[in-house]
Amino acid sequence: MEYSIGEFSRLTNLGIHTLRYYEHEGLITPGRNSGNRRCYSDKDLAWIEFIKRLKDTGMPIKEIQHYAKLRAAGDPTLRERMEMLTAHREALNEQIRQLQEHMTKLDDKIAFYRQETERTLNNS
Amino acid sequence: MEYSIGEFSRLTNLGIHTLRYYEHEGLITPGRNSGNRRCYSDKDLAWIEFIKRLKDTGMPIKEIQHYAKLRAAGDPTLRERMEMLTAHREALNEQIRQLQEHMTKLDDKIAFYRQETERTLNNS
DNA sequence: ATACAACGTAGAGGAAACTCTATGTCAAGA
DNA sequence: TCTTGACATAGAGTTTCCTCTACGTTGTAT
Repeated sequence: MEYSIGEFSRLTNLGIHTLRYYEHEGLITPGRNSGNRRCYSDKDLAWIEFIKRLKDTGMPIKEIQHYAKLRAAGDPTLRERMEMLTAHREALNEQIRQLQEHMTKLDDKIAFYRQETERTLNNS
Repeated sequence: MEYSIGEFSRLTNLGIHTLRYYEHEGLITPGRNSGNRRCYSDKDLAWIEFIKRLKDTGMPIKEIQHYAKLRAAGDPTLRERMEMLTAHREALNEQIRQLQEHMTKLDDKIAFYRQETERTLNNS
């Protein structure tokens, strides 16, 4: 299947402007039809979902841009791409670890607040 | 103990400019000494560490600002603050859950890459 | 007394990631 | 044929969160 930018925007939940911005930044390169209109493929769909995953895990656009360039260069860059992904995996792991630590501290704080709330109730 | 902005900056790892910005936004209100210089207390230190925790878990400055206002209003706002924290706790929980999901998908991708790398090695 | 670093305020500048505006083209339905 | 709506480009504007500049003041070591 092929999609116009409008259809693709709905499929991906990524405003038309954002899609054009991503293209401008070299993250995605949809085909063009006779009238110079963008036509996105199912492969583009899978790719943009992956881009979203990288973004949602904190990878900046610049780095995704680099990854996209490697991807466009094909098989010879497989190793480097895998290295990027494993490095990112480690960063993500650390990110989750830290958030879990924050979570326990936040729970401590909430427990403290619960005590305080009771105390002020007793005083009133 | 009391600290000048320079000392406090070193203690918190938060550039002088950032500290003044936080003050401007009402996140923190250090005392002033005779010469109108800021003097931060150990309480300010604990508070700024908590602010950092909220920030690092994705709470925007505006919301921290609101929390800070409630905090400044004292005991009558205990309940509302606790509600904010429990809501934030839930958001954080969801955030961690999603990151873990991203992690497994990323692992799948990496496994796929490992296969591909082997395939291209065999072909060369 | 004077130099000098650290401080003060007000406001400009910057990076990241969009988001929108202006203006023009083109294909299809009334 | 005419209008309408989705598309095109180029570039300006927005938001968030800092970060820096300009310029004046103050406290302390020499």
